[in-house]
Amino acid sequence: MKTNNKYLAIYQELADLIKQGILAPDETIPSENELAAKYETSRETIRKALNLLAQNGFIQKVKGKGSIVLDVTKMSFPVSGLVSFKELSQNLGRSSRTNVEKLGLIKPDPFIAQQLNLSGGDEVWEVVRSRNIDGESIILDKDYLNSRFIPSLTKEICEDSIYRYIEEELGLKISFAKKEIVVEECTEEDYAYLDLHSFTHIVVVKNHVYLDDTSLFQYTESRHRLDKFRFVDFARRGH
Amino acid sequence: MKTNNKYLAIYQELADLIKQGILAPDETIPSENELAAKYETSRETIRKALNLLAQNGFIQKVKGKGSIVLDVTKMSFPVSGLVSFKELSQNLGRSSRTNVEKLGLIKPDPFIAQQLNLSGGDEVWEVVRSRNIDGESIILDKDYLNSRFIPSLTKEICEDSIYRYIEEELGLKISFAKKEIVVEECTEEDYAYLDLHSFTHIVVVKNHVYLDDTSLFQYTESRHRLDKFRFVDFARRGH
DNA sequence: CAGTGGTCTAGACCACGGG
DNA sequence: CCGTGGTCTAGACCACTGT
Repeated sequence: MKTNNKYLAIYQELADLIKQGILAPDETIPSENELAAKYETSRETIRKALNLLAQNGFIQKVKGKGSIVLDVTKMSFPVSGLVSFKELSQNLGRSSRTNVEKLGLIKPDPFIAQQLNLSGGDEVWEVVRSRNIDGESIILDKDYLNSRFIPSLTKEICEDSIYRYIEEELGLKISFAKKEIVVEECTEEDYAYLDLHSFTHIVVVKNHVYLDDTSLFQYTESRHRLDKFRFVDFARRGH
Repeated sequence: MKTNNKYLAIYQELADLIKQGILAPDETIPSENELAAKYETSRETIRKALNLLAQNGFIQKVKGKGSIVLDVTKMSFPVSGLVSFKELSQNLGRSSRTNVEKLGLIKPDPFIAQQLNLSGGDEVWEVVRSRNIDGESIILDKDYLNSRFIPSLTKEICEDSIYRYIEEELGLKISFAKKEIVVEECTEEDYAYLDLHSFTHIVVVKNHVYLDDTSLFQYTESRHRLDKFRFVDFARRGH
């Protein structure tokens, strides 16, 4: 990443210290004034970094006391946030393989057109991939991408990481997503591509993904076998 | 809420304008300088309010352009965040009823003791409640509360809202939670208290809930019938 | 009391977008 | 070019915690 930003660099450094256990749970990190002196910066800049740490569950700030390190070992971040399968499996180091089952430019059916807010005859990339982990196909990812933003797409890109291609090759900035998790009955497609055993239902994570300028470019369904699904999140109360 | 805070008051005011549609999706809100003038405050204070709006999915800030209002109609009411069932059902206005199936002070079994980090002979409040919505029992909430923090608990409190009691009567500050969503096989208890039809599995939302000072005071399992479960979230990429 | 984090200020410089 | 948001600063006052 770019280290133009002091507060991001400080955030990363402290986050790494916590992940490595050098700053241990229940300890307090140095005070904001001490950190400001150490990093030769202003207190507000330190506070930006600490607020990021608090948002992401690394620390808890307590008025009058200090900032306490939280136990982050349990979290190992799965489907939370906005992360591609490639990035996920890398973080976990599990042996995984991706099979591209379908890839093509299609005229979207009414459901997909609605999900992507398409009006005219815009075409859409349809990508269907199965994810094989430890020898079993347990996730089916169905992606629909607006061709206005993604002009071309190859099997190689889909086997690697579509997000990497979009961000690094096309220079687009993926910014946010509206995510929905529900359970549905398995479809013929699920039975065809996944090792479903006797399961009759499947967890579906639906994502509407937006770029920096608020344009909607992707609708995704990530379909997980019931017994292999896990979602972890850190939530703060209030505002 | 207390309106001691300028930036929180400004956040609330703008969030309300967006929820009411007075600031409509795809429009830009006034610039930071304009808002600073209007509210007679500094730009940094305005930025705090706008950053909160961005975090919570109300706006998207675009450098060089302005802050664009996002469509928030789809989002309303998540199981996201840290919200009690009472608060949730109020926001949705569905007819709902709570049945207290169990309530008592118990010696925790090893699993619960471990979830709550209990060492000695600390006792724990066990509360089991079923949630009836539109005539069907579809959610089973199992709560375990450390009696060190919650000395007493009554059926009336459990029928209303435990969180309301803890925050308003006891004056404790519920601060954050680690949340996990998985799917499990139904237990005898699920069959006993819920209208499960032919479902064999159930969505379980497990929460470890912490107070302001990072003390763990509650472990909760919220068990949802597959077809009635829905989780919505707003996620930003990166950091 | 001294030290902590929480809020707020008035100003500065930068990178970006659009006319 | 000007206006936008992004970063950073140095200082102030407050509320809260501990001793």
